[in-house]
Amino acid sequence: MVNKRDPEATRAAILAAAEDAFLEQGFAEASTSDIARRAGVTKSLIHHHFGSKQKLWTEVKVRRFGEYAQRQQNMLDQSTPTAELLRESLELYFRFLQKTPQTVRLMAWMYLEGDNDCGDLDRAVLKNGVETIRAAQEDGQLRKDVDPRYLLFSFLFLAQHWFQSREHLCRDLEMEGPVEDRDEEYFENMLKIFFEGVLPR
Amino acid sequence: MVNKRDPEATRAAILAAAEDAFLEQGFAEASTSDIARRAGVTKSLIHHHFGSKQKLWTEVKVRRFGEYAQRQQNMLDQSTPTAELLRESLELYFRFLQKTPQTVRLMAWMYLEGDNDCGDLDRAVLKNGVETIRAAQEDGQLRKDVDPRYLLFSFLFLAQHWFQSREHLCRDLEMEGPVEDRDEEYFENMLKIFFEGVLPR
DNA sequence: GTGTTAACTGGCCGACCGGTCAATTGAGGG
DNA sequence: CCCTCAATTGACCGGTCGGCCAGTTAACAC
Repeated sequence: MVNKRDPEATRAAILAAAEDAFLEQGFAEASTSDIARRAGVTKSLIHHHFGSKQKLWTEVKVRRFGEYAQRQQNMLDQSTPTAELLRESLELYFRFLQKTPQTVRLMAWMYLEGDNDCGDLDRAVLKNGVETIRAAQEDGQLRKDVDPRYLLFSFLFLAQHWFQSREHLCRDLEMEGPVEDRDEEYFENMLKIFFEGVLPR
Repeated sequence: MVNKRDPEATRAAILAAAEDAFLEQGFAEASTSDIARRAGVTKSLIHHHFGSKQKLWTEVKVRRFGEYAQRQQNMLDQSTPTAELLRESLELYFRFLQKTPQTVRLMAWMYLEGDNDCGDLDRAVLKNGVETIRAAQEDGQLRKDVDPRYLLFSFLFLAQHWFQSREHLCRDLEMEGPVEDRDEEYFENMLKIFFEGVLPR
């Protein structure tokens, strides 16, 4: 038998509802009343557990973004500096964004808000990534005349922005069929370009 | 001598103020009172000229996005299908986003809103771009084993997402100095990757 | 001059917002 | 058992929002 009172579960329910609402509608448009309704609790409970709407949003961001950074970390951990493992890391990253579209929305919101609450969470991961790439370059696995930082960025942008634009672009170009198929096609073509470029070899 | 009443100028003032407010704060957070204040008119005038806050936002989007599509069109018009001219088109696109960060913000808002008001505005331009690339491929200027649509996408993503993430990424990696220098560095490195790939040749 | 029309104003409305507060309730320790 | 304290509730607050409306004013056609 469960307790009639379970503050942990309540917090979790509020957080889940808040994540849904915030990522769907953004901070401004989401209302605490709506979040309370979704979570099946009263509005006052939100303030009791989290203090304010702003603190709740920060909590949501830190959690989600922390998970994102964690995934990135795992991705890099298992990647010794070879081109093949870079490919696998890229795939891991792509699949993660594919499975959790909330992540892409979160980062778009953070961009528009000029957010800096989560700035530090992925710093170490990024630096780690740069060093891995640098090692692969020195090992002759990757060309040495590109800055490893910008190489990493291109890598991230190609994966991330697809999920941000695919709906609009595929609609405009009348590319029909299930989204998953579009994802696969893009991924394959993007890999070719990223590794080998668009010029003929 | 100017008229005391100039509805055209009033409309323009409201539109300009609305664009600033909406792109800064988003649809929900921006208020009609604030827009009226910025434009130096009364709130009622906004409803008189545009009907509702929502219609005003749509008007702003259509205008901005239309200009964006126009720029894209110009970019492609002067680009006969050679690799060198593709490079110049990419630079034109990059410079345009660099000069008008509002464009990047607008597209982020549209993504988050699931916007479809502007869906058709750039359709022709996109198709045009795809055909240009296809022609370059058949001419042997670009490799033929990548889908021209996804090639175009990669092109767009690499330019666009930089302006969406550069602040966060450069802060995390402690890349200091003027933003313009970072833009140049990224642009050069990104070009290398896009054309030649990250693998050694 | 006069009438018509549209630009423009200020005041107002109901709805909803985030947040507060006093009161109630249940769980757990002594 | 009761005492304590946190979890929880619902009523309520001041403030802002988008939108409306009645009235005023300037331009213009005749």
